[in-house]
Amino acid sequence: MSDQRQLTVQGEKRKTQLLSCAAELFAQHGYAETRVVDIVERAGVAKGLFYWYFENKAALFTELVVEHREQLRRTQHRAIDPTATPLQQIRQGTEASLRFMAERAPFFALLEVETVNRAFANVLRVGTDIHTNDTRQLIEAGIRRGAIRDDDPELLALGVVGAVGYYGHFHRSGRTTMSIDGLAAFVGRFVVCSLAADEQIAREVLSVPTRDPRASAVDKS
Amino acid sequence: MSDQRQLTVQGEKRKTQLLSCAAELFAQHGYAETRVVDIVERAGVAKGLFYWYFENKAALFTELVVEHREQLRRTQHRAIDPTATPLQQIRQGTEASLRFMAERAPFFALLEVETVNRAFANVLRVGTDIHTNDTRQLIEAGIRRGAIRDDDPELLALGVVGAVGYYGHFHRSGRTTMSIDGLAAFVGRFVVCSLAADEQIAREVLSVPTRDPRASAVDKS
DNA sequence: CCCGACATTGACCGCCGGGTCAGGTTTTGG
DNA sequence: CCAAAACCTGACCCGGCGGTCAATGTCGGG
Repeated sequence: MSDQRQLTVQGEKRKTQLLSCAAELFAQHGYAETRVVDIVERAGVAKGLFYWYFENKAALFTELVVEHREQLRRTQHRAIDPTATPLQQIRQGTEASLRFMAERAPFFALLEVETVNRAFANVLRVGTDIHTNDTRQLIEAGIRRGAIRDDDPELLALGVVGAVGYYGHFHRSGRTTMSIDGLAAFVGRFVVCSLAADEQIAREVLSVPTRDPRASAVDKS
Repeated sequence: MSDQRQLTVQGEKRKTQLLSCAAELFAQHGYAETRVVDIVERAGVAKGLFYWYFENKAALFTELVVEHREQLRRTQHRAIDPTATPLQQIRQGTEASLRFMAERAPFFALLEVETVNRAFANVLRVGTDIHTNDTRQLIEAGIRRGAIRDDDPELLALGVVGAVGYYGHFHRSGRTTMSIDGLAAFVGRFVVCSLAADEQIAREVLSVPTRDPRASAVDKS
């Protein structure tokens, strides 16, 4: 496929069709597990035609990603009230993003760990499931004693596990250059703030320094 | 490879060696992009030997995952002071996990979106970068007017973006069965609580209902 | 010293899937 | 009406890679 090619109406239609067939299949089976043949078969055309519209499989995928990214951004902007306070705007954007991503769930699922290879989905999930369970129990205890705000314990637990996961990710991917100790301390504060029942409790908890386990790993094995 | 095989000391050593060579290569190039040949070459042995120790490539990967999962869990438990309050324990576990994952960064990077296919790393990242930037600006404004607690704006922004991403993920993967509207509202609360400068402000912000953009998408395009 | 289990080798197989291409049909515009 | 460009076909090519296997080496115990 050459760089600039004049598409007729029918051409545009075909291309869109291939795009959406691919999106469905990607969502269903993942990127790697979807063959070009599958895409063209679903569209009911011959394999060669695929390369009339796309450089290759990767180029098609990229087009899909870019398109969704633009849509998400438009949705966010539409949901934000420009006269509201910053915190309110963040909240609006957050909720709108969640909804948008849920509507396009199959596509966004594509961009994830567990779609990498469905075969590993279970193994990978067990890890966070355990972590979530532990955390949920702690949260329930905290709610009972009034230290943690009274919200869905399961969801709050997912928040903690999630925070660990993505701050770790951001660190690995170089999105933040902060030292790991600084980052760990920050995330500690972050989860405490998001869970604490009131600011008095948050302040109390945060006033106690946390020890680095590596420094005192002499006790119980 | 048969199910139960008696490994000699040397055998154990070889197996461990293959495991760690694989881990390095996986971390460097991703799972799919690492061939069995690469692994055995790095270990300096013949290809056939790989199948003496492992059923196949996937089995090796699974072993790696399980091993790290167990280590992580042990580390968490070691870091937690059983006499502390639940909230304090969560904080301790959170910090310990962050540190542990940072130490094994290359491995944990493996389990991620962007390792799916390095070729797409850039395309995928642009989306969250934009979102993070927008959010950081809002947060800076919020800090200036005292509505958002005075912490690193960049990191706080990553927290918001992260929350959107992983709550969306948990929803897609069926980890929570809550309706999307309920979930969106929850996450809205979650980010407000994690950012608000004090509980008074949080309460104020949360007292205003957020509109569903889909219901009023008539105004500005 | 020799048998059997563990350990190791590397050539070989077979399939799968991305990408090509020579050729045919339809549409467009001059 | 006719060329050129767009559109479409399906057989074919080919490299890569997971996995096999028969042969050989090594070592410990009886």
